Amino acid sequence: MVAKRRGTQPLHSKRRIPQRAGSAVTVEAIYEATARILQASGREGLNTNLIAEKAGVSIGTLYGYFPNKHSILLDMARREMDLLRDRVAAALLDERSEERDPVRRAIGALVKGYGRRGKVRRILMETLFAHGGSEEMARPVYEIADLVLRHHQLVLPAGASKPSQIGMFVITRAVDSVIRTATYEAVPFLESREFEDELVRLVRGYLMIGA
Amino acid sequence: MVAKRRGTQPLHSKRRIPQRAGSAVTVEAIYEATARILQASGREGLNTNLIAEKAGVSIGTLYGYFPNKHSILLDMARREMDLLRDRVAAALLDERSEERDPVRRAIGALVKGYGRRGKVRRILMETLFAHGGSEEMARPVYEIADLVLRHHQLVLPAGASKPSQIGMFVITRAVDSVIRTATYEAVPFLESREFEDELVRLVRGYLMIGA
Amino acid sequence: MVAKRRGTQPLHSKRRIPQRAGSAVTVEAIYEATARILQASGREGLNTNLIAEKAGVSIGTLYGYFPNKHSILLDMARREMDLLRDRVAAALLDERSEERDPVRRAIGALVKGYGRRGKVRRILMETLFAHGGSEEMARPVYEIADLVLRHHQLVLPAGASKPSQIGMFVITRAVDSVIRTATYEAVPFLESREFEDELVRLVRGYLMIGA
Amino acid sequence: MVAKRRGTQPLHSKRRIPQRAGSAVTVEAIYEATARILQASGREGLNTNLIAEKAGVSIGTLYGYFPNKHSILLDMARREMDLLRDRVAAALLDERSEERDPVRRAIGALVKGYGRRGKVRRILMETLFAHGGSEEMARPVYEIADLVLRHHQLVLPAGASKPSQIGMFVITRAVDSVIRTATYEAVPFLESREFEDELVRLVRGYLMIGA
DNA sequence: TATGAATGAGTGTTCATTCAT
DNA sequence: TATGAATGAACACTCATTCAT
Repeated sequence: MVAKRRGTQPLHSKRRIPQRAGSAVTVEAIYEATARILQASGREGLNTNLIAEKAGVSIGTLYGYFPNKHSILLDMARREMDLLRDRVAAALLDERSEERDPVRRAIGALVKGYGRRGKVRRILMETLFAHGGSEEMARPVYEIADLVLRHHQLVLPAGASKPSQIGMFVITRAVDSVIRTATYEAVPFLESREFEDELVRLVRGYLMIGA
Repeated sequence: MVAKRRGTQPLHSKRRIPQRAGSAVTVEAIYEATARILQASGREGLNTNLIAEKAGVSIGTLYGYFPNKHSILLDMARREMDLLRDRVAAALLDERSEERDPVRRAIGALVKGYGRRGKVRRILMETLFAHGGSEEMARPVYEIADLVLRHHQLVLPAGASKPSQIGMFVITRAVDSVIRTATYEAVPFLESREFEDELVRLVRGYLMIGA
Repeated sequence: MVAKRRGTQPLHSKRRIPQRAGSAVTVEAIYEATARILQASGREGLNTNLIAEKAGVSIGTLYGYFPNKHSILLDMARREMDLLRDRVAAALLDERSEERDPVRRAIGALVKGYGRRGKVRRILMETLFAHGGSEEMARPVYEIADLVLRHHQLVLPAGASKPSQIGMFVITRAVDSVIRTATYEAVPFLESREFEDELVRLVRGYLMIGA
Repeated sequence: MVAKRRGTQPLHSKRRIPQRAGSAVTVEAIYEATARILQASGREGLNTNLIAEKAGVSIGTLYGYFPNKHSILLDMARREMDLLRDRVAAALLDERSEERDPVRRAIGALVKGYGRRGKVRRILMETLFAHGGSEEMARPVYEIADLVLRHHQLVLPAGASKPSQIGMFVITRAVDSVIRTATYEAVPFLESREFEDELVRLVRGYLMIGA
C-alpha cells in the first residue's frame, strides 16, 4: 500500500496543530474559495484578501492556517496529488472490481481523477512544478510505477520482462500526460470508451514490443 | 509544408512597426533577457524594468516593441512553438537524412528542440495555456498530426490503417508530453539512444496493435 | 431645508466602511493634505504618494479610503459644494439674523463660503465640471434657486412676479459667478461692504426691471 | 481699437520665426488636433504624441513650433481670448449694425463667441487660470470694460454716472460668467432671444439703480 | 484565537522631451 | 527643417503580510 504522507490538515511547524473542530472546516473553506477564484479568474486573479473574503474568514485567520500565499496552493496541490495517487493505487489493486484488467482500472481512475476543474488542477500542477522543480511532481508517478513493478504479474503480459527504468518513465508519463492534456484541452471524448481503449492500446502495444 | 504564421518581425499592429535596423536586434535582446531572468528566478522574478535593464534598452523602448509584459512572454512562446513545429515538420519530411525512419527523425528533432532551458520553455508553455486556453497550445501538435496523416505511408507500417482522430490525439500527445516531461524533470537519459528507442517503441507498438 | 445628500462618512461601497474611530480623522487628514498640496503646487503637483505622506498615513491606507486619486478630489468637491449650499440656504432662511435682507444674508454667506483657499476651490470646481459634465456642478445652484422661488416673498420686491426659469438661471449664475471670479482673482475688495452693495444692486436692479 | 498683442503665430523667442509657408498651416493643424482631442477625451486624454499624430506631423516638428506641451494650450487659449475680445469690441463699436443697442450687440457677440466647443473652451480657460493666476484671464475683460467706459455714452442710460471700478467688475463678470456657464451647461436656450433679453435686463437693471 | 485596519515595498505603464539622422 | 526611435523620471495602484485589539 502506498503510504499516506500526511492528511488534509495544515502542516507548518510553528503554526497551530489544529485540534479545534473548526480548523478542518476552515482549511476546507480556504481551499474551496481558492479553487473557485482560480477557476474563475486564473492565478493572476488570486489574492489572499479575496480568498479570505470568499472563504468567510478574516485575513488574519487565514494567516493562522497558512504561513503565506504560496503554501495554500502548495498544500492544495499536494493533497490533490496524494488523493489521485491513492485512487489510482487502489484501482490497480482492487481485484474485486468488475473490470478484470488492472491497466483499464488504473486508466479509468486517472481519467475520473483528472476530470473536473481542469483549470484549477493545471494551476496546481504548475505550482508544484515551479516549487522545488520536478521532484515533488514526479514522486507520485514513481510511486505508481513502483507499485506496478511490484505487482507486475498483474499488469504485464505473460512472459514479458519487467520494463527498464527508462521504459517505466516513458509509459507512465505517456499515460499520465495524455489524460492530463485531454483534460486541459477539454476534449469531448474525455470519458468515452474509445479514449480508454486507445490508452489501453498504447500501454499494451508498448509492452508487447518489449516482450 | 506547414505554413509559417509569422516570423520574428511583425508584432503589435498599433505599435511600432520596427523597420529600423536595430529593431530585430532589440526584440532579440528582450527575448534573451527575459529567458535569462526566467531561468534564474522564475516567473515571479520577472519584471519589465529588469527585462529592459538586462536587455540594455530603456523601459520606454521596451514598451515601444511590446504593448505590455504579458505579450513579451506570449510572443516568445509563439515563436518557440512555431520554430519547434517547423523543425519537427522538416525532420519528418527530410528524406535525404541518414536516418531512414521518419518517426525516429521526428522524435530526434523534438528531443533536440525541447533540449535547453527547460524551465523557460515550461513557463512559456504555461503562458500559452493560460492565454486563450488550449487552442493555441494544441494547434502546432495538430499541424504535425495532419502532416503525418497526409504522409502516412512514410510513418505507418505497411498495411496499417490510418489511426482515428482520437488515436492521433493519443499518440501525438504521448510522444510530445513524454519528451516535454523528461525535459522538465531534466532526466539524465534525455539525449540517450535508449530513450529514443523507447519512444520509437511507444509509437511502433501503438501502431502495430491498431493494424 | 435642503436635504443633505450625504455626510463626510460613507464613501465607496466596496471599500472600507470606516467605522473605526480613526476613520473620520484619516479622511480629514487626507483632505487637508490634498488641499495644502493643491494650494501650493496646483493640480499637477498632486500625487497620491505625496498626499499620503503629508496626511501622515501610508499609501495603502489612503487606498483603503478612496478607490483612486480622482475620487479624493471628487469627494472633496462634493463636500464643499454641499457645505456651501447648506450655509447659503441657512442664511437665506435665518430670520433671527440682524441683517433683515435675505438677499444680503445669502450673498454674505456666499462671499464667506468662497472666501479662503480660492485656488483649491477652483480646482475642485473644475474637477466637478470635468466629471459628469455640468449636472453635478449645477445641482446645488438649482437647489438654492428652488428655495428662493418657494420663499419668494422673502426675496422678491412686493408685487414682483416670479422670474422665469431662464431668469432664475441668469440671476443665480450671475451672483455665484461674480463672487467666484472675485475669489479666484483674489480681488482686494472681496469682503468689502461696497462689493456686497454692488451685488445686491445687481439682484435688486434685475428684479426691479422684471416687476 | 483694442490693440492686438500678437497674432496667430508661434512666439517663443528661441524658436523659429516662421517664414516658411507651411508654418501657419502646421500650427493650425496642431491647434485643430488639440481641440479635437480635448473635445473627445478631455485634458487627461491629451498628449503630445497624439497631437502630433492627429495633426499629421512628427513629434519632432511639433516641438519645433512649441517649446512644451503647456504652451500649446496656452497659446490656443490666448488666441481664443484675443479673438473673442476683438469680436466683442467690434460689436460694441459697430454703429452700422441693424441692432441699435450696443449692449445687445456685445452680448450677442459674446454668446456667439462662446458658442461652440464648450468643453475645449472651458479647458482653455482653466489653463489660462492655472497659468499665472487670474491676471491674464482677466485682462481681456478689463479691456472691454475700459472700452465701455471710454465710450460710456454709448452704453449708459442718459444721465447715469460712470460705474465705479468695483461696479465694472461686477457687471462685466456677471455677463461674461453667465454666458460662459450657459455654454458649459449647454443650456437649450443659449442662443434664444429670451436669454439675450434676460442678460440685457441684468445690465440695464444694474445701471438703472446706480443712476 | 479571530479580526481587519494599516503598512509600504514593489511594479506596470505613460508620456514629455531629446537628438542623431 | 523634419523625423521618430529612444529615453527615463514619475506615478497610480496592488496586495502579501503584520499586529494591536
